[in-house]
Amino acid sequence: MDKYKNKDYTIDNEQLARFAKAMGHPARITILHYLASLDSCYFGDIHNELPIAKATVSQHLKELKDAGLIQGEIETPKVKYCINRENWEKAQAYFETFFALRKEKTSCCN
Amino acid sequence: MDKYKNKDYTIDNEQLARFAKAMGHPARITILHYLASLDSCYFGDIHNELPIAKATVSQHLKELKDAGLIQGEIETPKVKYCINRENWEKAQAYFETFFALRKEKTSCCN
DNA sequence: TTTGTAGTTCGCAAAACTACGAACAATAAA
DNA sequence: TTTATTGTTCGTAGTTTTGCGAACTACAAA
Repeated sequence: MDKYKNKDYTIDNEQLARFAKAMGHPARITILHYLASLDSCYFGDIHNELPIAKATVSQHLKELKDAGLIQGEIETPKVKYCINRENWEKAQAYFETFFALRKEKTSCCN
Repeated sequence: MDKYKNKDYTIDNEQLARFAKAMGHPARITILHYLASLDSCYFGDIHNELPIAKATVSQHLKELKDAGLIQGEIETPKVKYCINRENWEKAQAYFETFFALRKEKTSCCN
């Protein structure tokens, strides 16, 4: 039955949710904050900023990489992580557009 | 032992992560998008926009309410939901500040 | 060859998330 | 009083997330 016909989420909503989800953990926000503001960005430096085990840090980094927000590059014996500028700006634009929606509007409740 | 001493997440990072997490599902983005752009905002209208059961919609609404992004008010026999303007603007400011961090910066990788 | 450094991956456990149908509550209408 | 409408809550199931230590990989140095 066509209970849910024609009600798929839009690509944009899916993409924004994906970015938001990646940002939905304080460790990952801390990582992004760190990478966005500093030039030093080796795994060890990141691990040092966080109250969690390196295995867990590695997992969070993987999620951020999967979401496209960061990228990693091997510099034996270290790994250098950085903001993925292109997708960072894409995410920024998504959030900006999203919040702008509400601008200059009198909501039904407040 | 003081393995993780002095490395707690900051309040701001926790709060931003909380907002982001609440936005980390396409259904919840769709709900917020809908509430932010329209004046009609009864539960039934929202449910109608989504490809999921009403029980699930109710749960998503609860999460958005818990994160402070929306508010509900009973208008028997319906329930009217709306953006919580104060926290919406707070969230917007958080994201804006966060992304601005990266502005005019040459990252270590790109 | 053994040792050390820097990270990743594996295997596991606990908790949280997502989703549903059924049952329920509260009011209004017949 | 019975029935209908509008949502919420409950109970359950399956999946995903978060976290850890241990094991592993890759390379360099001793």
